[in-house]
Amino acid sequence: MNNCDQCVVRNKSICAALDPDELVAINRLSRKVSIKAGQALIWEGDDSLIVANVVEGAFKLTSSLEDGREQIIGLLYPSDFVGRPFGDKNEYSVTALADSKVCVFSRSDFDQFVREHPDLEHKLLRRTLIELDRVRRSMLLLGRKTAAERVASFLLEMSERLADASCSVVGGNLKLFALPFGRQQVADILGLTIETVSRQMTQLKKNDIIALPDHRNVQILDADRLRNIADAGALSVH
Amino acid sequence: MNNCDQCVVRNKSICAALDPDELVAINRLSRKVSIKAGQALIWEGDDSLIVANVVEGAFKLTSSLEDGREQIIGLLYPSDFVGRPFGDKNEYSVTALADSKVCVFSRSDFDQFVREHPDLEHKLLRRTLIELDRVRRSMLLLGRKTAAERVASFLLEMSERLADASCSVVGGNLKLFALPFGRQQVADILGLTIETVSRQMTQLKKNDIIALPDHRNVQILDADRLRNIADAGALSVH
DNA sequence: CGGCCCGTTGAGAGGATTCAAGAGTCGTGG
DNA sequence: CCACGACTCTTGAATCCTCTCAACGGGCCG
Repeated sequence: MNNCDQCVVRNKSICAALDPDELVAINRLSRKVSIKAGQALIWEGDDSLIVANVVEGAFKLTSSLEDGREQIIGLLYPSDFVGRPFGDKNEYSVTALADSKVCVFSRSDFDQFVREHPDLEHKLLRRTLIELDRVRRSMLLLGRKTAAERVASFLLEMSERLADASCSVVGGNLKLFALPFGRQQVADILGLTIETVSRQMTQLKKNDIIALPDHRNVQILDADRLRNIADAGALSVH
Repeated sequence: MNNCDQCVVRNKSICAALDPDELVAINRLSRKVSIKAGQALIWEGDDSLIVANVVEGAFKLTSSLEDGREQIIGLLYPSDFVGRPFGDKNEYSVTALADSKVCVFSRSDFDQFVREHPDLEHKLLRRTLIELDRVRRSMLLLGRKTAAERVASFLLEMSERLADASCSVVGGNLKLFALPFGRQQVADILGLTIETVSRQMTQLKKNDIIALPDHRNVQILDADRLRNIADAGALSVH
């Protein structure tokens, strides 16, 4: 049991569809759970017994092969919805990237509650459609883009997703942001090896397209050229 | 305007959620449209003005780069739903692979109708969730699998999807099926070139894992070994 | 200071692509 | 029914890109 009134993602999660009465009802179905960095919330192949809202932290959604090759197929941040409603298997693992908190429901409870609350189901549908668009976009990246294009696309997407405070330091468009994870995970997102990611980043740095104050921070110096590379790979060095 | 009663996908499409009265109502919103093979129904980047149900034929869903590289991000068959409800842009193209028929709605009409019919919205949600699972599975394929693994995975998936009549000819597990498209499109699905697909198919044939009566038909001779290759790539010859 | 983790860099190998040519298939028309 | 052309698929050789393996560098913490 929980207190939705004070929930930090109250207005951004799918729960925003609910009025106070309904909130009390769903309150009774949920419990807040803390997950340490590196710990899994859901395992690939397991029965789908729970769903959840991310309250705090970050998660990766992964699918892997027996020999250890891993592909990150999604990232989850506060207010995102986790799990597979209306299905009996989880086709992927969900693992905390940082110490996190989630608001957990039993899947059967949740499924039933959703069916009784069309507005909630509508929110869920919208989110699912957005996620589907996002995932499909990454199919083009994984299937057809070169390493240089993948890294450039990734940096642009991250800079947009993290487009909040810290930006526009000096004159104007100098976007600075901190990657919430290391090179290996970037590689797992882009379907590359860690070495290739590293080489591509260095390349971009050498061409003054980005700056790397440290390993986690990235500053986009020339967004136009970066966009050029992302969409065609044509790096026109003087 | 249309006649849903006689619709061949009446019971398999999302319309199955509707009772006779509702069917009359949605009837008024739809019109049946014929599309010739190769013709596009929706263009990548266009405003999302229509959605539809596939009634007959087949479609590919594609995303591409300016230089012509193309990735197939989905396939649609009769009873499948097409288009992007509750969003203003189509992020991909939809093109007929064969002469086809679709039942088209204006997106705004459809959006509104769906919101008024929770059962329909529920069907749509379920479909979207299933599609999301499918697309995520292919992210692992595109990001991490080798050419051999991709082709093997593809053949297994197609054999399951087309697992109907014609099967089990002789003793037992000899699955025979016809690919509904040519090598180039297989390549566009798997994120490979046509030559690589061809070479991998030949390789499988040489190892007596599949037979290729002609270019469109495939017969799986040794499903176990094919599954082995699909998941690990370890091809144990002789 | 030294070990550990993570990221970078280098050299070499391997796999997929590219470019080019040849083989097979299909439909058309003589 | 066969011949022809167009198109698709296959095969080959060379190139290119990414991966693999290995060593090095740098920051962080004990």
